[in-house]
Parts: sequence; structure tokens; C-alpha cells
Amino acid sequence: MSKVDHLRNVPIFTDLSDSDLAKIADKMIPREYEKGQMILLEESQGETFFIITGGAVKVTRLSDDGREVILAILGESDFFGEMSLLDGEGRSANIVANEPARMLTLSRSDFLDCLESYPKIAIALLEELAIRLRKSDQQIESLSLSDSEQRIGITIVRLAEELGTIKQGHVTVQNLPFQQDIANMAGTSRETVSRTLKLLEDKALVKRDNRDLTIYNFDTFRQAFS
Amino acid sequence: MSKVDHLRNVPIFTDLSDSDLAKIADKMIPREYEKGQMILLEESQGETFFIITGGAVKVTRLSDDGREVILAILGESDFFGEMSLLDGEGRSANIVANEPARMLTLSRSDFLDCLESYPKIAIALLEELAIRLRKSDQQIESLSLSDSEQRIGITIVRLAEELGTIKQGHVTVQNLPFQQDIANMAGTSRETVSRTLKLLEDKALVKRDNRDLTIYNFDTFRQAFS
DNA sequence: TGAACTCTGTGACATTCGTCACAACAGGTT
DNA sequence: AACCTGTTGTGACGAATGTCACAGAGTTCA
Repeated sequence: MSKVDHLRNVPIFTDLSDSDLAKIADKMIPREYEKGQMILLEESQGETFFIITGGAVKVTRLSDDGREVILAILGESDFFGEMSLLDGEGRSANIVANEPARMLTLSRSDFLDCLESYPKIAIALLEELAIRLRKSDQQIESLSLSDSEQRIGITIVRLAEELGTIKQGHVTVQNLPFQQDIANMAGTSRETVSRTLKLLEDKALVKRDNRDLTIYNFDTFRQAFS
Repeated sequence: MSKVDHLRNVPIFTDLSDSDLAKIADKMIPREYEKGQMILLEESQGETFFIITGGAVKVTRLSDDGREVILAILGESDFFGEMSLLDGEGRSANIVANEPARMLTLSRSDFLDCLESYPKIAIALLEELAIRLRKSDQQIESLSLSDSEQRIGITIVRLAEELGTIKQGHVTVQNLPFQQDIANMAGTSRETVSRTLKLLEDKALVKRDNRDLTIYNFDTFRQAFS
């Protein structure tokens, strides 16, 4: 798959013509990362924009005592790095490759040039940030009001929407993240995730085997947790 | 103060010339709201962009059982309503006037025209959304990792930065929001806020009289809670 | 001045959930 | 197989904090 093909799948670039895409693609540099490799450190200045062309990364924040919060898990055609390019602040989050991952990168100045030259990109990016803000607000609500079972349920919905595949009416997440990661997304402990998953299985809402999780009735499931 | 004067104070318009500002100002319609009045309902379609020219509003989400989460308190020169204009989704939050408030409003189509015509606005808006996203991420972290005292401390920092005034080295927040509102911002209960404020006062970190709260040493205070 | 509200302070209690401890299990390597 | 490492399951316990109940202050309005 060519660079341009990858770009076409990215929401903020969909409105552009092939020739414009090609111009941008020319400026992008491919990079590869191994599983577990740090892609961006919290402290460093943000100077690069990244588009994921393969694999997955997790976006985290770390507290002083080393506990981590997972803000998002991003996969193919997602992008990141735009935040500190936009407001000039340092990074607010760490990015780690969750599995072997490939990226296309764009330098700060090329990225800002794009925004100036193609207002459509700026508007599409606004849209994307609005969506993310919305999700953040939802998560703040759920962390504030819900108990751990609810929060874990919502987290599973998020994961299913991001990573799941639909097969004869029910959604399957293959290769579910570790319980520790789910806990760090849901703002709870690993043990509570373990117990809650068992609970959900007892209630016949989900089925697990190995690293796969199947949600029997996704719509009612989502209904129940939001 | 004229419309244009108000607009000049709004971050996303600062880069514009007076004549451009005047053109935009012409399209804006002033509105007034009483204390407690609903400005936007969660369910309604978003069709308007608002700039606050006086007073203050709170941005909230409500759960089914009526508990509320306060996502932000906005004051003069802040704006809202852009989210659902951008991504076309319905409102994600309610907006209520916290005190008598005045606004300038812009219709959906005029707002989008502005973005197309003045790329600088789009870029400044991107910056603003990036800042908000950053704050949301911080709050998600704090809700996930911190205990109630920390969260209340952080909430007080937020309030002080938004509403506080500096007087001979220490910051005073006049007219502190009710404990119930602080609780809804910090994701805790009203009673815990009451006890924690007393605790902070016992530790000689803050002083209260009536509705005013003074933070003796703002820098160390902020340090301690983030 | 009272009366009616709204907000705040505080004790008692119940519950959720994080933490610790350890066992069971899986996958990979020798 | 035996071993190691990383992951998951589960019981026991205690601390943090939400909830309930009510008293005391402070405000508003007649």
C-alpha cells in the first residue's frame, strides 16, 4: 500500500485530491517501532506529527509514583502528536508501541504549512478534536459518577468500537488488552477487572476464550453501560 | 463596551483586524440570561455559537438519576457551542447560567463561514481545543489516580486560575462556588468537600471568610496538588 | 422580625474497592 | 520435562469515602 493510500484513509485527509495527497505524502517520512518502544516521552518538546499505518500504540500519562492512566489505544489510520504542535506546550502524554508499529511522520513546519494551505484539513482536524473532547467528557462523567463495574463496561465498549469485529450479530475483540491495561483505562485495579469480567461472563453478557472476548448483544450491552 | 471590543478579548479572534472583527460583530446577536436559566439542553441540536460578554455559566453533564458533573465554569471572553457545530453531533453537555449572563451569538452557517474565510480563526480554535483536551486529560488522570483531597485541591487550583485575583502575593477567589458545585467538579461528595476545606484550613494552606477563599502561597499550593 | 430556604458542618455507619498474598495457569526456552 | 516469566483468579482485610441524619449559619423575602 502506498503512502497516498494510507493517507486517504485518515479522516483529516479524506477531502483532498490525489495530487494534493501526493504532495503531502512526499514530505512524510516512514518510521518503525518495536513492541514496547517509547515513541514520545512526556517531557520532550513536540516537533512531529504521526500517522499510524500499522500496529497499535497506547497513549498514557504517568504519575510520579509510576502508576499509569491509559487515555486511548490508537490503531491504523489514527494519528497523534498534533496537540503540542498546535498549542506549543510540551507533550502531555507518553506514547508507547503496544505491538510492532509503523508510522508516517511530518515535521512541525510541514504540518503547520498544511493547515495554512488546506483549510479543509484544519476544519477536519477541528472535527476530530471535537470528537475526542466529547469522548473525554464522557469519560470524566463516568469516572465521576459510575462504580467500577460500569466503568469497566464502558471501557469494553470503547475497546470493542476501536478494535472489535462483527461476526453474525455479535462483536468480538480479538487479542483483548491485558487486564492491567483495562484497569488503567477504567481507573480501577487489575483485580477488580478480573472479578468484574467473571461477573459479566456469569451474567452471560460476554464470553471469553483465551485472549478473545465476545459480546453477545452489543447494542444492549452498550445501552446498559452508558 | 462595543461588540468589537468584546470580540478582541476572545483568544480565537485576537489575530484579526478591526475591520474583519466589525464584519463578524455585525452578524452576532446579543442575548441575556437570568441566573439558573438553561442556555443549552443536552438533547437539542447545536445550531449556535456563543461568546460570553458578562457573567458566568457552568458546563455540565447529567446522569439519568440526576447527579451532575461540572466539566467547566466559563466566564467573560470564554466561548462555547462550537463542538456540535464542528462534528454535527448533538450537544454533549448542558449549559446553565450560574449568574445573570450576557452573550453574543453566531448562527451555525455564519460560524462555519468564518472558519472558511479566516484560516487564522480555525488555527486559533485548534489551539484552544488542544488546550481543553489537555485539561481534560489531566482531569481524567486525577480522577483515576488521586484521592479526594488531591482532587479537591486540583479543583481549587482550576477555580483560582479561572476566577482568582492576586493580591500582595496570595490568590483570592471571591465568591467561591458552593461546596456542592466543587464536589461535582472534583467527582466527590459535598460532605467530603466540607471536611477537606476545613483540613486545608487547619494545615494553614488556605483561609476562608464567608464566600471568599484565599490561598496563601499559590505556587507551592499548586505544586502540592499536581 | 420572623419564616422559609439554602448552604455548611459533623457524627455514625455501611460499603466499595484497593492492596496484599499467594495459587493457578499459559507460553516460551533450554 | 523442568523452568522461568508474565498473566490471571481469589480470598482476606482495612481504609477511604459515600450516604444518611440532623444541627447550626447565613440569606432572602414578606
